[in-house]
Amino acid sequence: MLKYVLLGTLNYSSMTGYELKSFMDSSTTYFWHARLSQIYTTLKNLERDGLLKSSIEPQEERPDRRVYEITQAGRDALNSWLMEPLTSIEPRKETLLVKLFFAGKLDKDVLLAQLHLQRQLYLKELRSLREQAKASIQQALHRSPALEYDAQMWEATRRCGELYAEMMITWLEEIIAMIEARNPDDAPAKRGAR
Amino acid sequence: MLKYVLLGTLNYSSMTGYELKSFMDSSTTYFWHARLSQIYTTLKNLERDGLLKSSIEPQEERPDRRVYEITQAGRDALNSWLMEPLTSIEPRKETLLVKLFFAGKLDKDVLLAQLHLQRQLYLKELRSLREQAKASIQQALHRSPALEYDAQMWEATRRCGELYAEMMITWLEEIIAMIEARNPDDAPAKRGAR
DNA sequence: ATTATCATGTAAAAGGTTACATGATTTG
DNA sequence: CAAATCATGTAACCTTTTACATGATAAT
Repeated sequence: MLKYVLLGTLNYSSMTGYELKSFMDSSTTYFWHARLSQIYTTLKNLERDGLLKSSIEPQEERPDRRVYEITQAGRDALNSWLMEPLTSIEPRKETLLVKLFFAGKLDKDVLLAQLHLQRQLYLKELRSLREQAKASIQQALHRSPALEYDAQMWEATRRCGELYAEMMITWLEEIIAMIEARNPDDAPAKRGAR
Repeated sequence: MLKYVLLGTLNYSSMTGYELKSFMDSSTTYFWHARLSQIYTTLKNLERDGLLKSSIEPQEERPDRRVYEITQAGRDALNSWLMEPLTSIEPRKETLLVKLFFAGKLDKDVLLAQLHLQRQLYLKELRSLREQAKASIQQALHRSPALEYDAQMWEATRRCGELYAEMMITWLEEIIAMIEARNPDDAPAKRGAR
């Protein structure tokens, strides 16, 4: 999958591994991320398979830049992947839900603290999606007005991230309320009265 | 992470690898899944590390059952993991969004077909979460009424899956409408008039 | 002074998938 | 008669993470 993120990005313009990393960090990070080390090894494999080619731009005082460019074979591989439908939904992997599922015996306050923290983190993510992410799409479209439909797709993925964060916040508030409603008789203990 | 799903499940009752797989398929599958082969190797590693122990129940006509049981060390590892907070949000990995992000130049009808298919799949998942998943939690609680808080947590994870599926359906309908609204002048081409 | 940015990679380990190997019994 | 269920595992492979290795320049 990282393979197609790299092909798709290099289909817009040639870049180094380092630039691909920062591009991903500012755009795909809400639905796909990768470490630099993985990007470098995947680029090497894609070049070996003929989907990319690279050239060296010498530099002084810092490592030479290796700029990757997509080949025709790369464009073909990308397009045929984009055309084939996904016939199942992506299985989720949510560590938070694993914890929660087994947290029936966990201390109420320990659990609530964890849920409040997650809520804070999703609020922060939501702000970032509504501000930075939105602005950077507008900026990119402004630079290349021909990419109108592309920008529409970027906005759609941003919007999915936004709805997701909103959903998680709603859900967290729902279960925080549910857990707070447990054992109303125990509440005075919080005041240190016993 | 699979490690903690196995410890958490075996903390309810001892089971074989095969039974753990079917338990996961009927309960954690909306937020964590694994193949049998991975379950078997992970169980072996957990036993090597002293968090589980196994015993053989001989059977005729089919392979002996290897039943795993959690140890005190296993319970301790589970509890200390449950207590420690998650300090960041889970990075998502959504193949569908990767496709969409790079689909700006993709044929409108090819794209719409893919989005309609995904919508169908999420509708099916939503039905399953509202029917099977809900019923199986009620059933488990009925068998062991002492697990009231546990059942509350199971319901919370089910509910998250439900909200997620609803959100994805909303989002898919939103972008389907957006793409259908593209280029209204091209619509007559569909009738084969040109 | 420390941190961020630019810039490259390799190696080992962990996590996860796919394929292989076996085989009786039950259900549709 | 085919598929699902029960029941175990191993081996090869792919993906991803973590750690190692280097080092100048610019910003805070």
